[in-house]
Amino acid sequence: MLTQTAKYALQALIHLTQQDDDDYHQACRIAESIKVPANYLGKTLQKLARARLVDSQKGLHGGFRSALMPEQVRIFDVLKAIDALPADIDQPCACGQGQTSSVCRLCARFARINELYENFLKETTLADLLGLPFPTGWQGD
Amino acid sequence: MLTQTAKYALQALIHLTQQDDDDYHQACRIAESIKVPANYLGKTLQKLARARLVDSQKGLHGGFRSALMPEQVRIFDVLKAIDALPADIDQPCACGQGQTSSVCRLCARFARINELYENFLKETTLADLLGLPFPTGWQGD
DNA sequence: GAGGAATAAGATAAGTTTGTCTTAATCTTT
DNA sequence: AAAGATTAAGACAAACTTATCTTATTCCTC
Repeated sequence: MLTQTAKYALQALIHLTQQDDDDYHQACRIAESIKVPANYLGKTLQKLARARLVDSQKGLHGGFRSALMPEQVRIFDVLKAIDALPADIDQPCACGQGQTSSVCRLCARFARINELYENFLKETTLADLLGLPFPTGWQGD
Repeated sequence: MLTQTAKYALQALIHLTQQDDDDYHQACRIAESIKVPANYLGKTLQKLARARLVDSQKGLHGGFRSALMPEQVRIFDVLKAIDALPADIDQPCACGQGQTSSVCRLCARFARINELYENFLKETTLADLLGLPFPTGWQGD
């Protein structure tokens, strides 16, 4: 269900969320911690930075840090940021025949499970993945 | 959720199931009907034949025909036959870290939706996709 | 048994995803 | 302002999926 890149991104975000300091963390150190290819993770973190899911900082003591509260980051947003949303999500017809789900028997049947999956992606946040309590003083949004 | 090849395979099977004769149908004709690449569909049909989901017949008046009742063919079996089962299905851990779902926070959360998807693949048959009534005289299995 | 018609099978190619490497740009520290 | 450290960016490469093409192989018909 998840591409390799999506798994890297989610794991990196989980790792960053678990850091309780506000420091920037080097891409290669993060990669080492979660055991994924360092250079490739760098590119993935860039995409997350462009989507404002993480802050990036060049230069000495630079790196990446999470930009948002974990309960603000939906899995859906992460996948969107790295262009890894399943093609069937938000598409008229999964079978590629240019039909709509209501017309295509195949897609009509798949629509229900697709909807379940999309809801899962939109309702689950990094905080859910972590099982973290809300930070002290956090009021929700 | 479905690979391109999986969509081709399902559509071809649906097409074959809809033929009410017992004749063999040429791969290129089927491809034409469902508008997919002819040569590639041929290879996909071969895989389905190896898995005994369709019968194949060489020579004049040869081709492919469905080998089973539509309610005997689970989507799961089709995907398995063409090697298109999502990697996460039946895997210990979706994140590729060699952990198990119970240990990995990411996978623990994905386990539920993965299970829903797998059940869908195992419970849905070609007959469901077609909405066909059971054939006359059919008693179930 | 010969010829025609179709699949079977394998080589090849194109496209996408994943991964690596090198160079440029930028920031901090001194 | 210079030096060092680090991300940013793009070229490049490997692997996998998708697609095409060519050549067997097999079967039916005559």
